[in-house]
Amino acid sequence: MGMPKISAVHGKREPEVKQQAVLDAALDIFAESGVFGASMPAIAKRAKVGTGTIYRYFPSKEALVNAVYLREKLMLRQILEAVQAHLAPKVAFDGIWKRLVDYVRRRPQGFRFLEMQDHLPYLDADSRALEAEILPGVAGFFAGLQHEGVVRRDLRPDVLLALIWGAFVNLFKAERGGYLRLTDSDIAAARDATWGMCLRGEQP
Amino acid sequence: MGMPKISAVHGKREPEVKQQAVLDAALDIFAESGVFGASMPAIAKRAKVGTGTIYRYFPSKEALVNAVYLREKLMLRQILEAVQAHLAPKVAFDGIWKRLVDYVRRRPQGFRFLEMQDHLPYLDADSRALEAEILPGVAGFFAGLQHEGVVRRDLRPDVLLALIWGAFVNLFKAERGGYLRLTDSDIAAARDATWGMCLRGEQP
Amino acid sequence: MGMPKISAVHGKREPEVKQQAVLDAALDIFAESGVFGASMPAIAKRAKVGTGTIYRYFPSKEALVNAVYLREKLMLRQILEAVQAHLAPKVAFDGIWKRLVDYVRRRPQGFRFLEMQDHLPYLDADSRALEAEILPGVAGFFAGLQHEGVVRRDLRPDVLLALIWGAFVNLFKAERGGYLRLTDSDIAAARDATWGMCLRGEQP
Amino acid sequence: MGMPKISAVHGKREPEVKQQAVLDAALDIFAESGVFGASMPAIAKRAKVGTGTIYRYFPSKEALVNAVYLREKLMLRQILEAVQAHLAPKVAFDGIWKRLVDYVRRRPQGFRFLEMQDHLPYLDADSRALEAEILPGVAGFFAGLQHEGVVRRDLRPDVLLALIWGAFVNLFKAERGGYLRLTDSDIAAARDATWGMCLRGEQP
DNA sequence: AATGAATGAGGCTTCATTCAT
DNA sequence: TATGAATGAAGCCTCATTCAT
Repeated sequence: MGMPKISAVHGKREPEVKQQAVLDAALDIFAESGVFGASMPAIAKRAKVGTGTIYRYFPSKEALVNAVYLREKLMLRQILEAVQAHLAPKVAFDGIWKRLVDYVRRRPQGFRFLEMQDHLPYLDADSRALEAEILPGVAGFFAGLQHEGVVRRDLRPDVLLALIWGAFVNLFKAERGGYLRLTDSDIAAARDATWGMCLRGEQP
Repeated sequence: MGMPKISAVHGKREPEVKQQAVLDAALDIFAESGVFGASMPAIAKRAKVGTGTIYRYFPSKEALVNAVYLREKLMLRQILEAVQAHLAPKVAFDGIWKRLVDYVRRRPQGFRFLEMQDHLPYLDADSRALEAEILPGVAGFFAGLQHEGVVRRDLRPDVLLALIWGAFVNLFKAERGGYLRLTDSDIAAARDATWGMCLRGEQP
Repeated sequence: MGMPKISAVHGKREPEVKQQAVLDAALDIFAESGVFGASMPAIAKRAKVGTGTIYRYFPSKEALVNAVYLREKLMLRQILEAVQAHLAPKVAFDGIWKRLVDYVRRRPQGFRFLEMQDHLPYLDADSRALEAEILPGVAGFFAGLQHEGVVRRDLRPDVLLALIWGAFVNLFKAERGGYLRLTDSDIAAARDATWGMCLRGEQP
Repeated sequence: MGMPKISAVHGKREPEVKQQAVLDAALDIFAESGVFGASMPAIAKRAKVGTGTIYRYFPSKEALVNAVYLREKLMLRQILEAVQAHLAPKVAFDGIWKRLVDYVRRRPQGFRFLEMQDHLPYLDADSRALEAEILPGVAGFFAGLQHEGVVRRDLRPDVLLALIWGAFVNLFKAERGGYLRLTDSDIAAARDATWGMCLRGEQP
């Protein structure tokens, strides 16, 4: 008599499914109420699991925060690593920009979670390492463009990247905060203006 | 040479002294650990007062957060309101930039406190009103430059402002996070690149 | 002979057990130290639960006080509502008196809690409503006796009730305070004397 | 040059005056908010003295509560001791009753303070001793009347006294609580009914 | 002696974490 | 393995008391 599927018959979800449910619920609540404002029982309820179940997958709230953080940051890394450097510079730039905008639109909570800074006190060494690891990749793209003379050379690539990233993030943070409503053409214009930071500046 | 003794004669150290000590300590700890991570006893200890003393000056933690917030935000308003619009555009822009950099250098904790967003759940109506009141002033400066044809017109001033502000903030956030070391010439180059966002872009 | 095992099978000791333990412990400590003098940790300790457990059943100290109050006051209402008005007046009166004495003997802390007045600042609308609802019923009994000419008519029923109730309460308050030892015949005599307040007075 | 009156010129009140001011303020606030609800700074403010000044006259809040208690209880003792036993019994009873009513009307806060029970946890040995000492005096009056055959003999005097006192107190407590409005004739009728407790009961 | 600012112990409450079922 | 009731440490805040002026 075959029995390996009883648990499936009973409807028990696979462990990974529960783990994802917890991550999703945590992200939602972190984005809504902040990391400090999110209680473990509230996360459990949203994930439709018992409070104790969370601790089967994550040893502490800190670990859960870091897991959520890593998941989002890894998505960002994927996006940023996919630079198509063989294309024309502006086209490649527009490509990254578009992928980032897609991410913001598809995962608003993920973006908001990263944009809020209240997870910082929770981040462990691994998370900080990932944070530090992402930027160099993209910086290389700009370094290449500087070498080609497309991008202004008076700016180190990591500084330029900090400016671009800050501009991008704050654009959508302002939208979320209710200070802006962004149309598609606003976003396109913002993209072009941001690209303007890269160009050799002919100051009037 | 007689020092003015009035305050000494009066005895009772002026209350403002302790109040400022509390505000300073709170700012320090908020910047270090976030608003949620800062306990009132820890703030009191840093301020070298008893816990109860804080409540003589601020009726609650929320009130203290708002007081810290208003103090910093008013400094920012002063800086941003001092746009010298009669000067050549780039000179005026450089002026604001310089004043902002001075602020960041003089009050790194204040800047960090504002940049972290975990105070948002604490802000009261007054604080939100001030927040909403600051940006329009600066946006007007860019609107004027657009009118004069100096600044690109495909971007609403508030969108442009969001980009510039984000670039500026993230530049120093990256430095604080240890991702960058900024020399004066880095900062100057960043300033010029940021100005590049304002210019009509002739995309190559 | 099988004992019903349902509750044991169910495991999780019924929540009512802990809730009652908290109510009982709270009543004890309220009666001993007054409501203000009772700390939540002390109540938890007496109930042999963790402090936090109280808050699973009662959202605040105020709610706990009201729950204790309602439980006792409802017992009193049951007693007072059971007037057997069809009996001879003195027999009916003796009946209520006996039931009240039984209550005082069975639940001395409950009686003392109600007799102390320091719970008043905690009472919510529901509790006040119950308080206001109890007296009219008993007052009606005396009003009926006045109509029949059994009870003196120079006294409004609610005034008479206040006198009787005060006499009864203080009798046992004095015992609790150690000013009196009450035998059964003392209590019977007190009952008859109190009934004397109801009678037409022929003053010598 | 005479100088002993300088302090009077300066308007400084005599120490006793301040002490009385504190007692009066404390009584007011105790009666309004309960003993636990009264903070020492609030009492000081009402008394128009500095907080520290209270501690010059009373070593602690407990001591202050006891002082207030003793002052009121001593007034009550004066009233109750002034039984004019040589008069006709009912006239003597009416006399005490009237003096008590006068006290309630003249010092409503004092009466309310005593009637509220939240000072009990504060009372020290002296206060408890005074409490125990007052009643016997009045009990003697009733014992005499029993001996004369005026008052029912099936009741020990101290039990009778407990009933009378409870009736009296609750009459005015009910008024204060808003359950009753008392006219002069209500009070006279209540007095006569209470006297009815003393009479030999001929139960119908 | 008088003041009131300062103090810190202690109370109420929340919530991350544990554990019996 | 999953649950959620139970726990108690820790946070915010009050207020009796002290003490510098």
